[in-house]
Amino acid sequence: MYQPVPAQIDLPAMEHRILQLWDSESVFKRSVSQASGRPLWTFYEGPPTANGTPGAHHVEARVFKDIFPRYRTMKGYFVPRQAGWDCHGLPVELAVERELGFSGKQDIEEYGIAEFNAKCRESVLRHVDEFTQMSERMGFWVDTDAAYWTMNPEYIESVWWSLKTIFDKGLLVQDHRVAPYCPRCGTGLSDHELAQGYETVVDPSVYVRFPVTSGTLVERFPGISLLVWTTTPWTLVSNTAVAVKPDATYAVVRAASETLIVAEELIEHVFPDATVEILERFLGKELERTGYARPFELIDIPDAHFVILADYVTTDDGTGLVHQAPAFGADDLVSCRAYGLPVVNPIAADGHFIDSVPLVGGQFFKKADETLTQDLKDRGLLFRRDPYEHAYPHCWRCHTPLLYYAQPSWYIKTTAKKDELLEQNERTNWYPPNIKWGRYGDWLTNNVDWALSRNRYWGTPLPIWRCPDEHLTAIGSLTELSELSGTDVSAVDPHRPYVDDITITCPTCHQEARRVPEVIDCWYDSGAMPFAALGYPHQNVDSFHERYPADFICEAIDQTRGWFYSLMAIGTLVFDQSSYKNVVCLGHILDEDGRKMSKHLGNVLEPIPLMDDHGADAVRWFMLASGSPWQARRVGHSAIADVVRRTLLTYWNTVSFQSLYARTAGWQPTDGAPPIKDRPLIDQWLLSESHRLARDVDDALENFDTQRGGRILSAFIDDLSNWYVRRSRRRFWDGDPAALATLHEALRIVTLCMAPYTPFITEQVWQDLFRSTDVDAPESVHLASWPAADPEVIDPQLSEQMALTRRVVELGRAARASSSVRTRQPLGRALISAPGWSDLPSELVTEVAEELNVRSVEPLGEEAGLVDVSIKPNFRDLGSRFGNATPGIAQAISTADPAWLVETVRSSGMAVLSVGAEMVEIFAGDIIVSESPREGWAVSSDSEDSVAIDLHINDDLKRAGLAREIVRAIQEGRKGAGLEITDRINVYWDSVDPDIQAAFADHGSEIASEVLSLSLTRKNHTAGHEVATDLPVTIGLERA
RNA sequence: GGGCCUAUAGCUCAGCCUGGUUAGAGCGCUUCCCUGAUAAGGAAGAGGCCGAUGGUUCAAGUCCAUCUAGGCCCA
Repeated sequence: MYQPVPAQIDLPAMEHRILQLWDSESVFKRSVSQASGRPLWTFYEGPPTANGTPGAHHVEARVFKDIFPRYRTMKGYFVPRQAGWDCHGLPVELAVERELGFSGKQDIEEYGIAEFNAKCRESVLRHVDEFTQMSERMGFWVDTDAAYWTMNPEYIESVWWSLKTIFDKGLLVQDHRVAPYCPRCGTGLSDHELAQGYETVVDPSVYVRFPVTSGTLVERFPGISLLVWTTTPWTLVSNTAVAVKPDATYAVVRAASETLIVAEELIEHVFPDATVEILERFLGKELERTGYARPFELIDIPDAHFVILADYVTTDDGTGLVHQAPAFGADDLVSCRAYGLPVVNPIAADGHFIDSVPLVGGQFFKKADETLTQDLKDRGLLFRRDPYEHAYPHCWRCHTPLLYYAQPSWYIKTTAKKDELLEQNERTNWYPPNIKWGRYGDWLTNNVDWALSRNRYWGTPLPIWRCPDEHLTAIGSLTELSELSGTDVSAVDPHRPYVDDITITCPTCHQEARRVPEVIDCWYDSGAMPFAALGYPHQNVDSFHERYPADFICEAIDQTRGWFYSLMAIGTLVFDQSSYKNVVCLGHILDEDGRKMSKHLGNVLEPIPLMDDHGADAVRWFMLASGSPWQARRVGHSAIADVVRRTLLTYWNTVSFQSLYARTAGWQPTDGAPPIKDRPLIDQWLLSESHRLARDVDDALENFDTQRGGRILSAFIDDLSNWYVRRSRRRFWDGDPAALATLHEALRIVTLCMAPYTPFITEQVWQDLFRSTDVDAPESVHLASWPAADPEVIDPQLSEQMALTRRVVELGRAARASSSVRTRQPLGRALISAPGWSDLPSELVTEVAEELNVRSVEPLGEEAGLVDVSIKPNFRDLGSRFGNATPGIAQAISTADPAWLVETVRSSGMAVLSVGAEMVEIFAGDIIVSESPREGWAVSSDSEDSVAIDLHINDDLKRAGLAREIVRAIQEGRKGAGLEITDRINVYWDSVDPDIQAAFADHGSEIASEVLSLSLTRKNHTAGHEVATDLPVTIGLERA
């Protein structure tokens, strides 16, 4: 027997009970373990940074990370799901720094690296807990007991092994390069970190005169200056050279009595108002080695200050003469090196000018812009100064403006593997596909070497030891380290500072080697998870090879340059193969007004309260099926409440309905039912739709399209509830086994199909309807298999015919509504004109009659003499036959006599029209016919179908209508008296109205059986419950 | 400056791949209907130059080009 299913449900409360059920029955564990030995489907969990509290965007990604493994499990795959935590890195360090009130690396060093890292570890543990709670609450099934932690020694050892592998391939090198550098954090940043932190700022853009001091120009144009443009005045202190484009045209111009050199193309840009006289033109290369007086004489830069040539210079912006400070620009460094110019850097590692520099000593680099610009102005060197708005890189964590800074750093030479990376990308399926060639492909095409090292503390130490002779030794495990150090260090925490104390004997020269000071980019940690999560190759060698590469990963779009890249890059570098085959890339979540969610704006949706308000299922459904997952989406309470109302409650109500009437009838699913072919057509239709559902949702999820699957599911639920149940209510009241068995089966299929989307409500339904009635049923819906779609049951013709039936009903309802006759009033007949109507099975015609409350439904034939025929050309058909002659023929069809044309086509299969000089044959497919009655009918039509209803009411119909009114009033009375639907009653009535009396006389037994009355007695009875009615009748009822 | 995405009803979004003459849904609003699934359901109404321009085509919301605006990413 079914469990009773209340019509009202508190979804969040139900979900909490289901969570307990899953917990006590270990359902997740069993769903995985019962599949062991089946084909493997691999999912890699991208580890969230265990820093800060989880937000709505984490829910989004985790819903997608959950649905596909659940779906694949139902499809018979073994889908292990190992959780993971990204423990290292600047985010964690910064959070701890904030907690401790630190303002930089100096504070950390004084505090002690060991103590600081211990605090970082604590912070990680704290935040992981919050993620675990959220994941559980939302029904994200992932194995947190076996989680990988990037700070665990075994994990670090695996990372070391991979770095050693890369080192041995000659792809891990130290180099002196200009790289983005955060002066507050005191470390360089990789390109993908840089990508996170562009902010729009206004900087001064200055045009500065550099007086020419040598060459022929100064002889001919005394007082001539180079006009140089820069948006970073602070780098002018380090000016070393001026670069020009060798093949661009430059001009000597006279403006307002001074003589300047600028690129010809930029004259208008530089002198928008002034009249300018061009004195001479020449190519940039002629300026080479022209000497000039530098803007500041604050630091010593020997053998410098002349014009150099560089191809990267453009004449798009500025003056075409580019100031060179090789310590602060990657391009500058390359061009200046070519001329043997020195690299002089007056900025200390903390971003301040070193104290010994006059004028700006001790100032933060950005702050010096003001001082320096003023000084240039005072000395008459400043030509112009404009505010310049542009995107400038900032530290993605602490928002300090970055500087490009020449410093030694470790690089992975990913550029050497660029072709392999592009090829791996070719083999990867991206959802949505445009990412592959667009955003991600672009990024790979413009690949630069991976700046791997960080001058920080809480991270995987770079496993390279260096001796005084600069021999480098890469270490791949603690065992290896023990061997080379001569002591057993296998139990040592491989973090700083402990690992720093371990020295080894250099294998090359036998001197003492010490570890280099750097730790690595935490993106490398997470990208190493395919093997490091298993401790490969030190353990789990077989399972690693089985599980590599992943069938599926999923994150939001910000990971294109983050995890998606680090995974693919490391996989390609270490194993010559990317680590994933399919990747789902989600759009971002925005607030209701389309803004990013941020603490700053106060528009953050807290996941747990959100789920406790609406239920996790509603939030999940929203994420999976509302709008496009690839697109940025707005999420808010009303959108989620809508999911509850429209989808979840409709589904639930259908379940409740089934439970109510099956229990009332004492029906059991094991009772047996007539074979499908012997059931009413509407049952066959529902089963056909159910199997089609199983097939189509399967197809959608197979293609990672949760939105399409969701649309199909909602449409099915709507059909189920608002057509099948609506049309079949009476059969349920009567306990018809065919109806109960049909709805049981339909609910079984939709519950299974929906289980990966909304695991809670489907579990509740599974327990109430299926587990309780079948001892062999899996104990949880999530231990069940995907429903097999039987092609034999799917009947496309029946679907088509039911669609026509519903279309006609819709028109009929509109026709009725347009008249003043109430729907409860039965009417005599409806006439239908629609293509395919004549082939409609009589059972479906009956559905129409009942739904429209008419005695008979007949085809609208022209012989009735009350029909207007109109026709329209069918362009789709005509277009393919006649091409550019279509409009003329369409015109001829429109102006032909409709009655004649339709009659001719119907009787002889075609008609001939003259179009200009041509005779054209018109067939039935070329025209769209609509028929409608002329007078005295309620009519409604769309393009091809029309329904007309006879509004004439005779005495018979009138009494039937009254009987319906009476039934309705008594039912209302039953409800008002608080009776159960199965309670039997006695009814007493009295009336002086002859129509009412006639209604009781003609329809008495019908009324009695409708309202479960044992008797209908004509007497004024006031003892029972009085029934309220507008009719001229008094009615009372009492429980029998 | 480059790449990608988006632009359809007051709001949130389908439809565009594969072109067809009445462009849909939900929410909200107005009116009406139904009623033992009822805090549901149904019908009607108001509300659309489908971002702009040009092109291809017999025919463009749909295909192409250019532009505009917004977003994301990168320089």
